[in-house]
Amino acid sequence: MSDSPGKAEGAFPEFLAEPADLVAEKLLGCFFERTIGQQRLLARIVETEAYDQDDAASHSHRGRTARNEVMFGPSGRLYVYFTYGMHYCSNVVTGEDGHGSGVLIRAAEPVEGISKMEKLRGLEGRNLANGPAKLCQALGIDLQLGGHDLRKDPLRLLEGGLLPGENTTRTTRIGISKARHLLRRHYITGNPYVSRR
DNA sequence: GTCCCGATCCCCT
DNA sequence: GGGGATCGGGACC
Repeated sequence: MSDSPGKAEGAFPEFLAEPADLVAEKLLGCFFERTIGQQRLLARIVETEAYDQDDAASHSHRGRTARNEVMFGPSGRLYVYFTYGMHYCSNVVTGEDGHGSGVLIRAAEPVEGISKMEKLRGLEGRNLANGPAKLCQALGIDLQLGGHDLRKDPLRLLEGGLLPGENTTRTTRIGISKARHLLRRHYITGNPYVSRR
């Protein structure tokens, strides 16, 4: 890649306590910085989905359980869940403490440590993190990082933004059966690392 | 306790 | 475009 994918500011985002829809949009262009041993992995978020307790499609909709507890806690933590018997997905917890909300990170553009991501995925090419479970696999995220504070190693969320000429849009979400009409999926228009469908 | 299904991905066709 | 893999949570008995 010769084009610059934007700069990681290094700062932790200040807006995570805002409602999930706002956060979902603002997280576009931000980064995950994952440290595995001596290896630094950097990925730029390009696709997100908002969920909260008033949303029938959300894990938090039916109230607190041991599984979704993290969603109800303070913003800035990671909610990881296991699904389909073999996949993990990551959410950034958002909103006020006590409100069950979060943003599913659906896709990211690999920026640094790409060969390590390829090893973790067991694949090469462009499909490293263009899906929520692929992204977790590429960054080595599983339930051990459930509840992790994203201000700290080994997984940090870093502020970032859109490049000149980039735009975002929102559509209905992917793979849900309830609340299908809500426009809570956000992505960077035309970005090749957004998931297909 | 039992049953059903899912915020998915990969491979084959 | 379709099916299989694989298992924890939640609904219901």
